[in-house]
Amino acid sequence: MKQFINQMEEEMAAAFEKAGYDPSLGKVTVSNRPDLCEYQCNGAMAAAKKYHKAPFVIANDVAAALQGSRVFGEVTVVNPGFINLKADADFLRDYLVEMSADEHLSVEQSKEPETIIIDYGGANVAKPLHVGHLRSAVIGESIKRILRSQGHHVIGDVHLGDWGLQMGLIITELKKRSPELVYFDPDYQGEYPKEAPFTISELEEIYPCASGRSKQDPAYKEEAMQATYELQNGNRGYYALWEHILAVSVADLRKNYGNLNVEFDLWKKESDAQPYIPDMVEYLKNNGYAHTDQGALVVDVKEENDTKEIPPCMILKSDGSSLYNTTDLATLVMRRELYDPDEVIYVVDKRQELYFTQVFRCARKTKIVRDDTKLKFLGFGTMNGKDGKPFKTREGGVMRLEHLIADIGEEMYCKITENHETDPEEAKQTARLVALSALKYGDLSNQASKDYIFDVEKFTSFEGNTGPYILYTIVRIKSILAKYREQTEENSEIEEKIGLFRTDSEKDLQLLLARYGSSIEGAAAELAPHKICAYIYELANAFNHFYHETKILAEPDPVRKAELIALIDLTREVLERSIDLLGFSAPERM
RNA sequence: GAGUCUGUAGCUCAGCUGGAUAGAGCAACGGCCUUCUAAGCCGUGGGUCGGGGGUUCGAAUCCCUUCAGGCUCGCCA
Repeated sequence: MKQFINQMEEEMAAAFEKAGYDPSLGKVTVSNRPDLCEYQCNGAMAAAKKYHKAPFVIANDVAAALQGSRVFGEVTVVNPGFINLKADADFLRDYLVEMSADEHLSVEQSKEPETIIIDYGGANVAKPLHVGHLRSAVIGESIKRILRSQGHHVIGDVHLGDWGLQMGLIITELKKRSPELVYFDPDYQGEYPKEAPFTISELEEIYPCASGRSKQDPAYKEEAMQATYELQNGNRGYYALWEHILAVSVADLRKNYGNLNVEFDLWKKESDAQPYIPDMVEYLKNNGYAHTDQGALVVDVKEENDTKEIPPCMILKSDGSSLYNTTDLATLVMRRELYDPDEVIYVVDKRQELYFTQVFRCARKTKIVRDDTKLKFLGFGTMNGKDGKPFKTREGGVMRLEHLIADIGEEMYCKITENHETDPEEAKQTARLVALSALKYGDLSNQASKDYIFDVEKFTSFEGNTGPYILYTIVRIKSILAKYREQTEENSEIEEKIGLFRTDSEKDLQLLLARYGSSIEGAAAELAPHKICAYIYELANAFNHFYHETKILAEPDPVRKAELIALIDLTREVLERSIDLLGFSAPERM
């Protein structure tokens, strides 16, 4: 359905035209002076120069053309030429009634849905998720849900790192520890066991150990590189081990991402792109895109108006082996073949921006992607500790994601149990939801591209602009709704339908609800989840203000009561859909 | 060195496609629970929007310059 503000804008554009001015001047924005008006149009001032007229005169012409408008309840012209607007109460009520009945809650569905792949998560096999992985997962998941809400076909891909030296290192370390394993017997011809010879916790210990040793001992590193090479070139035993490592690791990652409410549609891996590399390299060579420079195969990606030197995109190292670039390009080849996306979005640390500039230019220049395929880099900033340096544990180590979640969950559990007497099992579930909201909202309410301070105390205190505040607001509404349903089970013939506002706080709430669709669309257009956070925070504030002024269950008039119920139910629906787009949900009680 | 991002209240952040008096939260202080969850609500104090110039009727927002900090700059990912 057509957005509230867009309907206003159409009306305004028509008025400009009717008064003899360019309709495109009729832009309507939310007022920055809520004491004066709800919406405003500044087009008269922009028009002044073009038409050599005083802005005040133009504004008055437009206001005259707006007489009898269905959408505006009040139009006032203020010097030097502001057109101050108030929505018509019936128009507002009608819009909200229509919105309540709309299955997408007024969010307009894309007329030409696109296939969009989102590359996020950034996990590596055999390495536990740590706080550094949090942002990619949280932001990527939200972007996925936001774009999906617009009707696009969105595919989330974890794009697992599973093909580098890390695998050789693990195999080497395993060989040192258990040389008797059948995987290391070159003469073995039979089937390999189905059970992995290690658990996830062993695996997580093996990798850092191997990584440490390889830095100390060049011979060890050499061995690991050799193992990597053999793995990639058909050593059966190593390949079987790799499959075990992958299976054990992926199971663990699924669990951890699941705890974060992050779900990938695809669990593609770097190794899946490897088969595409030889043909791609041939293609790049044969079509004259790639040339050899200092022994390496590269594609130039400089452009004329670059403000600085952009290094060429390297396809093969001077020793002929492939690298990250190669895999990423081959992944694009694969994605085109399998999914033919209209757009690919990478949710990656912003320090990789230059690197992705090279990859994108290379893919475009060499026609690995279609000319009209959009490639977007959504870089996020670093999560810092209170000291402004990258976030560490108290001991100075890397904080594992599951520990972080558990810590915050415990804090929440304490808070819940000290507030109310609750069933321990329910309290545990609630604590999990609240903790997740604190973590995700804390991240998403900041602009993705900026570094931000991750302050555990702030996130567990959950006062003010936090996820738990939003959840608390939802829970309050649910509580009233539940009581209302209990009370009115028998005489349910009264229709719950939003009515005309009667108080300022009710009007403010209605106006904010009417902004839902455009807020979501704005967030989608800019890939900016923090705009949704800002919106629901404002909405929650408006609701809480309204809540303190309006006694709903005590309302004597059943019709009015049903109107209020409809209003808060829509508020709940908007809040719940919004937090779903952010990737978390609300409990029934807290 | 080059490029790029950031600099807004004591702290953490919005606002940046130019508009009216720059907004929140935390922290500080003062009120509000016999009435739908006080994880809440209401109120008070706190800002030369890093500095300087420019464009404009109008600049936190656009341009230039300068200072401070972060990050990046071909065989890592």
